[in-house]
Amino acid sequence: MKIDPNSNADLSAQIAKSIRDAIISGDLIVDQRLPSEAELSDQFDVSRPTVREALKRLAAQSLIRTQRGATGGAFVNKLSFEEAYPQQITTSTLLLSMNAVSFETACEARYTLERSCARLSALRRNADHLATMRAEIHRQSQPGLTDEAFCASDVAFHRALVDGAGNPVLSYQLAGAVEAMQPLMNMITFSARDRAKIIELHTALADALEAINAIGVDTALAGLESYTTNLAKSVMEKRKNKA
Amino acid sequence: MKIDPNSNADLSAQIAKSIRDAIISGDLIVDQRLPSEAELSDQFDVSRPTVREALKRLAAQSLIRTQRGATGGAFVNKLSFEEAYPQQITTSTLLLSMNAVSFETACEARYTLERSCARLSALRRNADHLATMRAEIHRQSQPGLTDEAFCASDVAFHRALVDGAGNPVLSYQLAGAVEAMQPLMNMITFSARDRAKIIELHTALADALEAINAIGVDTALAGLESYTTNLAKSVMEKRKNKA
DNA sequence: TGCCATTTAAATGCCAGACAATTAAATAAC
DNA sequence: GTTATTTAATTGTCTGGCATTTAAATGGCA
Repeated sequence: MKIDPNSNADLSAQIAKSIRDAIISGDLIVDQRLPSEAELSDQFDVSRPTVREALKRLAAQSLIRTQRGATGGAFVNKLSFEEAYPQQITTSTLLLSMNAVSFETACEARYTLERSCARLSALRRNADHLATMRAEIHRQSQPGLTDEAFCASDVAFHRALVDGAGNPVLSYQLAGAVEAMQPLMNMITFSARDRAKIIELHTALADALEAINAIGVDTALAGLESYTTNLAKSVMEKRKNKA
Repeated sequence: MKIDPNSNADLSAQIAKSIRDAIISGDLIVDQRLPSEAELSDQFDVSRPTVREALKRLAAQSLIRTQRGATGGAFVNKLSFEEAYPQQITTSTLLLSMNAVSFETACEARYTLERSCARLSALRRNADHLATMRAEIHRQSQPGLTDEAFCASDVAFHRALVDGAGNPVLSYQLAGAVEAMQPLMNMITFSARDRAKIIELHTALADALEAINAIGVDTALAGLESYTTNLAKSVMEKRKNKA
């Protein structure tokens, strides 16, 4: 392997890309051990610190893991959905906060994606999914609940709905959209009245899901979306008037 | 800032996490300059190489960018959708290839998500989106087209459909699902007859979109999904019999 | 004063060499 | 044969240094 020292990219970035490409193309397979840092620095004709910087880049993307010791080294990591979730959520959260995405746009995306799972979830959800949703509804109706806890429960409720579709790819994609919304949702503090309305809609949703009524689920989600959007609009309006 | 040297995590990982958290929480804002590597190594009480490894981790996630020279340094990067796309696609691709996700599961997720955009796209698509889709259909009907080029055109066609919804968050989420499918789609080589059928469905889709007919778009997408799934099934069957 | 060339300083990029810590395998002791 | 010890390989970290890049400060000149 050779690296172009005249490129304007960092050596460590080039090396990381080279190894990343090898992983994507299948030249390096899961659990395969990469050459040691010393060997890599020989192969790429760079120093060990530079190789290490490249490896850290890959580790940051969960593409490799490292082990110390005699039989240690860097190994191609099997990227699991569980591992990918937090990264997906972090990225989505930062995208929303850094790009001044309007609440409406984010909300629309979230509910559009979620409604797309409704049909599948109505068909496939099992007792566990329903139980989780009922439990979260119950939690949401507790009086002393903080806004943060209410929102967290809301996320858990919707995650159960999405997971009910029984498609890990869908769950993964939705996780970013749903969880990344939470900071935005936290900006809207819910009054007891609002909470009651949301719980009502959640209950309708769970009922429809239990009855394998895809249209009912869709209707409930549409109701949630319009309610949330309007709520946000009025909160923004009030803040504007105050200022 | 202080780091626990007794933690089992790498120092560079801890430092990266510390800075990442500061970015996520808003303590560090976009375009803000981080302390120099020398200053950071003082603050965290570690050596410069260790700080550098931490910064490379953050750079790999596009959270920072670095500049050389007198006024250089590491700056908090404004994560753009354009920048996030390729990472999202890479991650999705690896997730599919490393977790033995069945073609059916991936296909279902892809079309489920895509159909969720159909309604919005029918309402909001502009002339550009339609023109792109028509152009891609035309390209797909060219005789000498390789399978790879056909699939790439397919991706471009569907991207235009999704972008038609005019919601960047949706487009971002869908990019992973649609593009990550391409390697799997490439495994199904299309005969001329299959291509004709796909082009027919694409045309129906574009027609429905032009007519602001959301139901028609949904029907066409459902048709595409079942056709693709059946095609994959028969291809797999043939391969099995051969072996 | 105003403009251009030069110097300087600050910062990242990269390297060499070393030592510490960890881990599994080889070896030795019993 | 089992346990304790040694050894070797590997990553983790540090020190110190030099190269390169870049903007600002400086100086020369008209």
